[in-house]
Amino acid sequence: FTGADIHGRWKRLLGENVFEPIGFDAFGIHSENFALKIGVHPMELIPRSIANFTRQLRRAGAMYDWDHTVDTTSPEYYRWTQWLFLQLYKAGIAEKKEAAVNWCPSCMTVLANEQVIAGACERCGTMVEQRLLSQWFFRISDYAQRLLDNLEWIDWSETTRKAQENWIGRSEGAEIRFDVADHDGVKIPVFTTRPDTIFGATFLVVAPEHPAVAAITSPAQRAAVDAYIERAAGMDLVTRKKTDKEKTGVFSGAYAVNPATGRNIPVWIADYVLMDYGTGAIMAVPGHDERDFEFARKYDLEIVRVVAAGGDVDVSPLEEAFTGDGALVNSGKFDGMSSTEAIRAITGWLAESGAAGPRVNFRLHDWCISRQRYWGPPIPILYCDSCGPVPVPEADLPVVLPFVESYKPDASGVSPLARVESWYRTTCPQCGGTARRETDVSDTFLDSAWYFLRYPSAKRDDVPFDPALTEKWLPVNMYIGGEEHAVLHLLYSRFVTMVLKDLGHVSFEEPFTTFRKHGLLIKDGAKMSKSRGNVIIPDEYLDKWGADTFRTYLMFLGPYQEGGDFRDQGLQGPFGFLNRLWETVMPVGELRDGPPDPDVERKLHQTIRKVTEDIGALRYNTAIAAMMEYLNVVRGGNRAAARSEVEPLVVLVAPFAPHIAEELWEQLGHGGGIFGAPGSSGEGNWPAFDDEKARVSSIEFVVQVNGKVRARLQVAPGVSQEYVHEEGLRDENVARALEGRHVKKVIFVADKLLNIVAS
RNA sequence: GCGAAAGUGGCGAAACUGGUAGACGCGCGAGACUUAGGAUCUCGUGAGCUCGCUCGUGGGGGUUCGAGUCCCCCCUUUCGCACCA
Repeated sequence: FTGADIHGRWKRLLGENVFEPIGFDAFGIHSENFALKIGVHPMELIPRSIANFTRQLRRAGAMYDWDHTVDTTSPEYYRWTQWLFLQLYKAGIAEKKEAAVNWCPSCMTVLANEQVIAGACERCGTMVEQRLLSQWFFRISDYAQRLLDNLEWIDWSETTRKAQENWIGRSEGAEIRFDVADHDGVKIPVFTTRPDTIFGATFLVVAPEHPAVAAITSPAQRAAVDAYIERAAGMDLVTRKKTDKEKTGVFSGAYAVNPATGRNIPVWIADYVLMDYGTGAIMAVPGHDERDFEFARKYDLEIVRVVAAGGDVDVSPLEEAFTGDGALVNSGKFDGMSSTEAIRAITGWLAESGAAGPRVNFRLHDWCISRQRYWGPPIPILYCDSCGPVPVPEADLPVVLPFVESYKPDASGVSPLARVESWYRTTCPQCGGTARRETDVSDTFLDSAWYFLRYPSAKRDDVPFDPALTEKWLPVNMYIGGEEHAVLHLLYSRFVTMVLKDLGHVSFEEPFTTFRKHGLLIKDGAKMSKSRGNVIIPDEYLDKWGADTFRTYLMFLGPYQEGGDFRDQGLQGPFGFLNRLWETVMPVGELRDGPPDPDVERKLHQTIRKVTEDIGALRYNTAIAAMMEYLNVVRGGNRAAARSEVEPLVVLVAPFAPHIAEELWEQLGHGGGIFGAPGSSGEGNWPAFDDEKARVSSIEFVVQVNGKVRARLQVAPGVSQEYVHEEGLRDENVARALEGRHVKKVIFVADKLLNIVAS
């Protein structure tokens, strides 16, 4: 957070009114698991942790607005998280559905797809299984195209935008509907990005969970199919999704009609086709898809080439799948057409008979927000015996999470709250009959998907966010966060903001106009993380070096946006720098009055320019290096420093080392504080630079012979080619290098170099 | 496999659109002040040698008067995703 604070403090010094809030999002599996591990109830543990974090953040000298903090675990906050759920519910964006979900057998809860890392639970690393549960989902996939489109114009780190783009996973293609032979009315739609290869579709593959399976399976194949499905269902998602696993499948006994060729092709069932992507069924084109090829080889299915590689009309049998583009062959009237042309032409042709249509598919799945755990905001829904699901009236919010002594989850698949009858038994607000509360809580990512809206209105208990305050402060101008939020938090926040815009609650649809990621700290050759245990304890460093040195070092150790290597020894540099700064300015009485020394003044303006540009671009490490250089110039030579030389430096250093800067500022006789009064906007203390004064009177000019440096000349800027050429030839090294050669060419780069090309 | 980023001294790292490689700092060496120094200050510090040059930015090619920077091929590392049809 130090880098964000430096940016905020800098803006304040520029005279801007800066709102820099901080808050605590302590709901969720992570906190709950930790509470279970150390045996302290989260309701006791979380306030303790928040108090400790607050103490550390204050010590580190961040200028947060402590009057506007949020704590997502407090009823005053989650009341509005529940309100948000109700808005989505009323808009039809929240819906309950039965679905195969990712189940972590260790955490005993459902995980969003985004929380499953390579098949394992993001939190505990346990392999995730699939389970069929009734869950609340947000229809984020309805927003996929907008979430993708806006990435074009929001000012975000490129890598983060790319990550979101990949996660949304748009792919363009066609939906082709296959009739099943001898099963009137049964159609199997497939999604494909390669409709041009339809003539090569020699079989169909459907996922084991595909709804058509039961209807089309032939009596003869029934037993084999049932066995296969049972095996697939029992398999955990990891094993199932392993790409290097040998493909397995079973013939359904049914045939589909290829709408292009009119031929009957077998329908197979295989678990390499996933129910949750596309339509859960594919047309297999073994000639031009590696997975289909492998499958066809194994089960001895027909492989037809329909795309010729290269320019030749190649109809040779395939030894491996050819997945590139080429000219169509064995494709009737489309022979000779290029793949790209054929995609449009064939889709159009099939559309005439109603067998196909263009389709865009997204990888993004709906967001499952139900968690069968204790430590989260209860989902504000009641189930009435006669009315069915009923939203809790907004006036009755919050639905307070009760204190439960034993909140440990079990394998039942229901929340620990389902064990608290006194809590979940209630009456229906519509009919007064008996009702039961929803006993699942919501995903922590929902808490953090709207917290930025809450900050300005944190003191308001009548609205989730005040329209005027929201209009004044949002969207967030500068959001700095870790790359770990690239798809989860950032995508959900964008989605929630879009929904709120559509529902008329806010006027903007992107919450963070600028996002910059910060890098990770490396310690002892690995990234610093709690799980590795190679974290540092800030208190120890604050004790030993002080907040100013600690902050400055963190920004100096490497490029902010890439992170860097945290080494204890490295603190010495910034420590020495700040000490020398202190000694140069103090005692103030010995400072010289009057204008800066001309050489120092030039360096000063160069430094102000560099530091200003660097901080704006988050290049903190080079900004600090520039200040060090300047201080070395001020201290160089046998002369007392002038007040006019050091005073601007005190301001430049202030975002990094606010305590020393504030103290020196006061010692220099200024009142009111270096950063100005909080909330004020107007003239800041940041020094202005003068390009004229930064201009150098003499530069080092390089004379090369055949690209090698032979002489360096001190010249005035704007020097002519003739002059440096003449002076260069006078240099003995240049003369020696040119001996016995004749000059072919001379390259002149103004104020930089002269290259004499000779052979 | 796909996507993203990166490989520069003993170390952390600089180098804007191709134009003096190694700024700044750590560490190290020498010296000063010191009873002492893990304090402070000054100077030095990429490698090699015949002391003027030669070689040096993961490896190999190329473009160019000139390449850390651009192009092609390869190697390595990190991160994200992964049977996405």
